[in-house]
Amino acid sequence: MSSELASMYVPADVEPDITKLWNDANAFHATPEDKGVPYSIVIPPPNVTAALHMGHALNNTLQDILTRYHRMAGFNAMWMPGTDHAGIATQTVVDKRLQAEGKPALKEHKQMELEGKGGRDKFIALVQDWKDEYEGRITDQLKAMGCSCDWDRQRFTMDETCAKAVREAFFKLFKDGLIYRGKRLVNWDPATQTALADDEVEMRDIDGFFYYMKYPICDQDGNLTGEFATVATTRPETMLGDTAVAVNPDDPKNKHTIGQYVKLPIVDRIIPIIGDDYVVIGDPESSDEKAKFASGFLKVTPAHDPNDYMIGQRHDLPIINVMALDGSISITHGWPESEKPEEIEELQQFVGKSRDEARKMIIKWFEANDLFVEKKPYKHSVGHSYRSHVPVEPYLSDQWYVKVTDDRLAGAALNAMSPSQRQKSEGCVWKEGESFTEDTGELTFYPPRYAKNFQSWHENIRDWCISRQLWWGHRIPVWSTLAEVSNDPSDPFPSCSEDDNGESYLKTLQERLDKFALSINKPHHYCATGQWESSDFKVYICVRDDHDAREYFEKMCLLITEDATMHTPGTPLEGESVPEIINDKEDICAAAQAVAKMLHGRPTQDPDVLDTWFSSGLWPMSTMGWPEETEVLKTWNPSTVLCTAREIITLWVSRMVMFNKYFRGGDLPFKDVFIHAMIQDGHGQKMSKSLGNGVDPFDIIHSHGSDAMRFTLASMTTQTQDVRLPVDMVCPHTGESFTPKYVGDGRGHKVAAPVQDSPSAKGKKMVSSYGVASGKQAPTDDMPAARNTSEKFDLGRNFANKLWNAVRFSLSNIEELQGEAGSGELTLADKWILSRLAQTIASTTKAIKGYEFKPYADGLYDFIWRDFCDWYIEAVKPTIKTNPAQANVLATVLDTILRLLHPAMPYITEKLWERLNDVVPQRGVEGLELPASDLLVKAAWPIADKSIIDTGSLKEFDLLVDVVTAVRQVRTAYKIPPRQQVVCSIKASGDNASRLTTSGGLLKTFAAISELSVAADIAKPQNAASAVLGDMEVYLHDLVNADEEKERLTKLIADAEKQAKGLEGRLANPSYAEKAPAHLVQQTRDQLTAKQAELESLKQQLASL
RNA sequence: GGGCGAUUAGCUCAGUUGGCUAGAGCGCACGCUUCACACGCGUGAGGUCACAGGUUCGAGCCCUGUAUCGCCCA
Repeated sequence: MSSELASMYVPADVEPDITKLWNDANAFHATPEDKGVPYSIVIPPPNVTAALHMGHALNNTLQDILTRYHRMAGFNAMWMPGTDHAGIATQTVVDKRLQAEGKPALKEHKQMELEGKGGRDKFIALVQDWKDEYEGRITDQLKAMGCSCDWDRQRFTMDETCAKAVREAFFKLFKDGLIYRGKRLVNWDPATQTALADDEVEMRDIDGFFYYMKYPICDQDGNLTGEFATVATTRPETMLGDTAVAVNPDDPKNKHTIGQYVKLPIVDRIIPIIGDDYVVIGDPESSDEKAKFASGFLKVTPAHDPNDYMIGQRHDLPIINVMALDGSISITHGWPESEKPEEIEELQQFVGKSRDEARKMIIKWFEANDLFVEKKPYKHSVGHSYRSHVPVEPYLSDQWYVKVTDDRLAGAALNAMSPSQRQKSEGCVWKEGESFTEDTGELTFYPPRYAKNFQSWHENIRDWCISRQLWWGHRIPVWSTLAEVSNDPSDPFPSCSEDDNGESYLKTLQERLDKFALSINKPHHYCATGQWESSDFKVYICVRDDHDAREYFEKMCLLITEDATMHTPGTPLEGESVPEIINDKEDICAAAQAVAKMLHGRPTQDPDVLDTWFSSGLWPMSTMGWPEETEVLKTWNPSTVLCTAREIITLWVSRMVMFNKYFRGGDLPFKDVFIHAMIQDGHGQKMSKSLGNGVDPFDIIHSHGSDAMRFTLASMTTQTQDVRLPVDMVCPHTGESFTPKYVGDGRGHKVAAPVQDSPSAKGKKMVSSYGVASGKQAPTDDMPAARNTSEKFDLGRNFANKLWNAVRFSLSNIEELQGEAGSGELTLADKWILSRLAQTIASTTKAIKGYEFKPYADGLYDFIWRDFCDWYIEAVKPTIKTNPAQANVLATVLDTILRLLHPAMPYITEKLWERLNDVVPQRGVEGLELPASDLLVKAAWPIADKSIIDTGSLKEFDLLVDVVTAVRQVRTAYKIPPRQQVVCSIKASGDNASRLTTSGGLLKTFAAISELSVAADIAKPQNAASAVLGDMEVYLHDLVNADEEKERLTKLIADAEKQAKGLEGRLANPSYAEKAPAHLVQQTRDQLTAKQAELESLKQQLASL
């Protein structure tokens, strides 16, 4: 007996060895020169913010299945790994951790930066440390999961290779006029103090109020008329920045006030009442929520509300920002100095107060001054930062935008869609005409319904704000300064003029920049734009990715500003030696002087960084070396499929498509997009740290093994949107898992109660993940924290163990085989299992190709457990040791099973493959070639010839199974011990008789039958129990129990009658015979005949008792 | 408000162009220390396929509507 395999599969004993095996063989590495059709997947780079959760485990399991399958199937498969810097998220967690540890955090570093002490660099170094730690942990997790990534190619969105791509992309977009500077209301996060893109804002329903406040109406000079305008608002604190009150011109009750003014309480600003049809006419009876709550007067605060901003634009209203960057009331962030806000006495009490405090105080003030009318409860949705979760403040500021509302970007993304997945549309909001202008797209979504998301996102897209007021990220490569504005025509260097909007100035500047760039052998390295800001012309120069060129640019600017005298041509700048690339020193200096002279003051680099998605959007290119036209890029971009969850179809998929198409001559980043389910807990809630309902992949790998986790996840992957993973807890005292007690968290979530009782250790307690996360219960020595798990993973663990033992047992039998290899007859069982094997190869291959992971996993589960273990192994037990042909079949089946299962369960299959190679080096049958391979990871995917499928054997075996089952049922009913042999005779004729005669041996094995006779004329023996199968009767001799038999037969008769009735009913319907397909009608007739025969026979037997 | 999805056994889920008596895993019941596996073997109980209409010879599946839950977008 083969004792080299333990009697139970212990993943921890196997996984490290197998990992080493793969590493030593460099098995996951692919090169462009390798043979095979290129197949590639780029990993959705996990954020370095935190370790991977179960959603990542699912995501990466599926990618690995695809990668491993295609590698085996002969493709040149490459899976690109890497991580994402996740700007705002990472910066925030690091800041929080520093605060918690009482160390200098972001705020302190900002102060250091202001004092010129390098706070920015120091802080970035701290984030870098965090990144290194988590990148390591994430990589370890992926490796522990068995992910067959090409680790030699691992990237990080901020490493040098990726940074190069970001700079090149930015420069090209800038040069092509697709990046612009815009003053807009942005979504401002006062907590992290940065702008957010629209899709980083999550809407939440808030139970708030509508407040009704009276503004006294006056004339232009502020003389009160005695009337009041009652405005309705959900945000009273913004009233300090009101610059108008608006009324709908069609409002019969209030339109007469248009043209009058109000004196804004507290600040005494005289502001106009304007007419604008955006205003909803108030109607308390209306069923429309808005009309019901409207007062008819709308306070207009252009600086703090997007709709008000648009009204402000239409009516040319002043924009008064009344808040500081942290969201507190401020008179120094855009409040007009002419109003002398510091002298307005009533105002001072509000300055410095937070939005919430200010709101309460303003309401009090209105109440105290008899200007408050009422408040009404009102549920409305408020944008919150997806990161800090505080309400977003619409805030007017200058930001960089990508003009995605351009046919070259969003238009191209739409055209990328496969025509078969395009929906009818109402057109794009950002352009006239059709959404689609070409029909050659290839981008295909699986499942197809997600194509709609993609389409409507691009049809309704708005320009993309890409600047973030953060430190962690790619710094924006733009330098700005004020241009010299002069009207002196004798000046040899053109200065900027408002006459032509600065155009001639920019044109000359660009020419000189080009000349300068050329002089240092770096053509086209600078691109200048500019815009008027009041009386100044601000120049923006984008510097292309090139270290020397950028440094040189900075030095040049420094030189001119610090040394007013002309630099002597030919002298190296700043006393350094001139780089070798520079040909003509005189040229350089002349060009540098010319440029510098045009720039008024020293250009400084933009302090902001780029939105994380800017670099993520380049991922399929940057990881492969773009902008260099590398062999890797040429081979594997476009990649084959992107595997991701639906939440980032817009955030990420869209940007990759736009960028890849734009920068790579119309090539897609990937052809297919596979969207998989999101994992929820057992109550349908998202898994999250704060709810303590997450399951750590490492915990499952330790408790169940990597393969078990992977297989279970794959078998959970259906085509629906969400899957539930009921979460259990592991008792730290006993190690057993149990379902915890749940409580509400007060916000509508079900969470595990903070303290749980041990299910079996009496009196012992533990703290749940929720208890720890919520801070409601800190773990102690007596009351340790409990880990989460899920019993669903038992499915994979049990399956792995089953497979392990099936192979172990099979090999032990083959090992002892006597006789010549390959000789001997194939039995029914052999022909049957080969047929089933061939069918399984076909169905699982088809499933993987169609991204159908559950059918793939289930198909193998059923084949291995049911067909192979329950039937085939049992069938061959008596003969396997003496039949070499059968041994070859068994080895062939084992071989193929391991190949088929490898993508889902790589460790155990690789380990068993090793043993199989030792015991039976040669496998395969005619029609199923199985080329040898040292390593399973590199073995060929099996392909079976259809000729292997023997329908006769399939039928014959099915009959056997039916008879065995029938016998077993009778045995169970008579409580016959499993090992007790019985005598059996079967009345059967025709095909059935001959089939049962050939499979009689098997029948005896499966049903513990000592003597068996099959004939057409067998009479029912005395004291026999019987089973009826169509026109066959099975008798088990010497089982005397008339009562038991009566009961059984009566029940069987009832069942058969019910079924026969159903069939009769169907046939009795004349239109069934007329309209249903003939073969179905015939089938029904046959079934009825058989059922009637069965019924008849059952009745006879009952009567004979 | 618009869109997408879900609702099938106690639980988690399958059910591919409409056509067997609607399946699986877990759980449950009964019986098995059968010499691969108790992470196992055998047998069984358990479902008005959310609800109401409709199309059809025939509906878990197609159509219309309703309810509940979840997600995305305004």
